[in-house]
Amino acid sequence: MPSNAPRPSDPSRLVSLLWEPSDRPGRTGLTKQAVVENAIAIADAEGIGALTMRRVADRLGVGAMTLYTHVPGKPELVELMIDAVAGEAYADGALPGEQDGWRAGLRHIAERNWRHHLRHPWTVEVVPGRPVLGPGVSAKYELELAPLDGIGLSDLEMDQVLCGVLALVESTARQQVGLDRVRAGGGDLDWWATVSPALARSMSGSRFPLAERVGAASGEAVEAGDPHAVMRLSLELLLDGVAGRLR
Amino acid sequence: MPSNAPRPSDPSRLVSLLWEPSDRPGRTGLTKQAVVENAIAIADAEGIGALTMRRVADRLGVGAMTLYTHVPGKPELVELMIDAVAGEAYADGALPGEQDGWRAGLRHIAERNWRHHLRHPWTVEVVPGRPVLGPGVSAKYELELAPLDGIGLSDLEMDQVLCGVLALVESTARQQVGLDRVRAGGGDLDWWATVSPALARSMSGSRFPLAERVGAASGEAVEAGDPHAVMRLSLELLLDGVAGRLR
DNA sequence: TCGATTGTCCGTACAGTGTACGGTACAACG
DNA sequence: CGTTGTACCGTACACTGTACGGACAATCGA
Repeated sequence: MPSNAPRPSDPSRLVSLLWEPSDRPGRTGLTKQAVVENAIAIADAEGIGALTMRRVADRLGVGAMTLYTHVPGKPELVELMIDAVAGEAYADGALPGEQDGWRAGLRHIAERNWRHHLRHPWTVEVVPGRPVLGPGVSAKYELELAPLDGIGLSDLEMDQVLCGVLALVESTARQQVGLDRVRAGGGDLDWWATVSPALARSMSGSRFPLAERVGAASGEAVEAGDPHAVMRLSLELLLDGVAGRLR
Repeated sequence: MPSNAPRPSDPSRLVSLLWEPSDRPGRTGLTKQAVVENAIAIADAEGIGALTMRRVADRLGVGAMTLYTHVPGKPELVELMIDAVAGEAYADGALPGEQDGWRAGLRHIAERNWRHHLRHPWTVEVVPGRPVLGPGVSAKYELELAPLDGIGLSDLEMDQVLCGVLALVESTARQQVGLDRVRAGGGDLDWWATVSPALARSMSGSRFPLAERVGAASGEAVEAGDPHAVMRLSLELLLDGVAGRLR
């Protein structure tokens, strides 16, 4: 992005872009929706780094610059993508508010968000800015607040507990995505086998007794433990904490 | 990154790179350490997106390709950067293991990591792959395990609780960094003022009663709440949960 | 003291990026 | 049948990471 003075990116324009469903197909039948869907397909398969205006255009059989009549620019395209996939999270009808109690509701939220991040790994790659105030994100927020409503939390606490759970899931999913990526990238199934001798040679002298003992317990040797297990344990601890405050 | 087949990136080479302090200055006095330090300075000030091999080289007064005799490539440079800053986290001597009890220890860890991420915002921008097994990261891990040792947790639980706390901090810090970024970027102090009318117009019809009520409570209107507050509350809840398991 | 070798330095080149600009061509309207 | 608006897009620009090969300095063996 060589533009030294980046485009201003009008926020209210983005809001109408997010909510406007009326997207008349142009001469070639191209719609904003099609642009967003194809961008999501690329990012899902190869990560946000592979998402390129030219590649989206190629998939759609149009010139690169044509995209700019449907979408203001790449950052806005990414926000549209975020809102679009947010709408899918509870599309199958198993809503958080319908679970058996607030604990089950929050567990459901955590698992759904985990799946969501793994299905769309680029969602943990983009650094969030302002919240994306589109229909998908709004509906998701509404559904996820439901299990927390009326159990004795203030409105502020409801928001903060939900945010805490989502933060936990996002960060652990991020690690999982990174791990999947390096594993898929090269034949480093033997990563530890190749690293271990060099590490032992280098570390001789400096000693990390706790790190070695605990690292060994966590997964095979020093390799990072399962992020999903971390997420589930931390979630249960957090839920225990919530239960304590309700009593 | 136009190389369709990315460099293999030998992991054991990286390990020796991480641990080797012997970095003979070349003809121009350039060292690996200097490369890493200047890269950190750029990324600290302008984010990982502004970190460019040419910019690092310019700061050092050498040609771009010269960097490649000290560092295998950009990904490896980033890993070196991560290990280098990890070493600073407890450089002032206030160690987690010296705090008054495991709760205070974990709180100290959380606050130090929060500060760490805000000081080096790019640490929440890079997607982690394999753990960076350098001296800085290893020492940090060792220090952070200390308050959890001997309080009744298994080795695996120690690792998972620590990871959970760090995950919470990372994700909330990420949000804070994003918020800081957009606030610094443009004069959108009036972001909500400009977005609000367009949003009200767009949302007419679809109704999100919970989202509106709770969103209003969380910060000014629908704006996202304070990430640091989310982190602290969630941390306390998580610590309550840990306390429950110990009893 | 003199090659030979080794490792540091770097100019050039290539394939790729987001998007500003200006032009073309088609659909709808008067 | 103009005229107009807008969808489309070719070209250009400044920028990226790094492969390649050459130039220079220092060190070593004889």
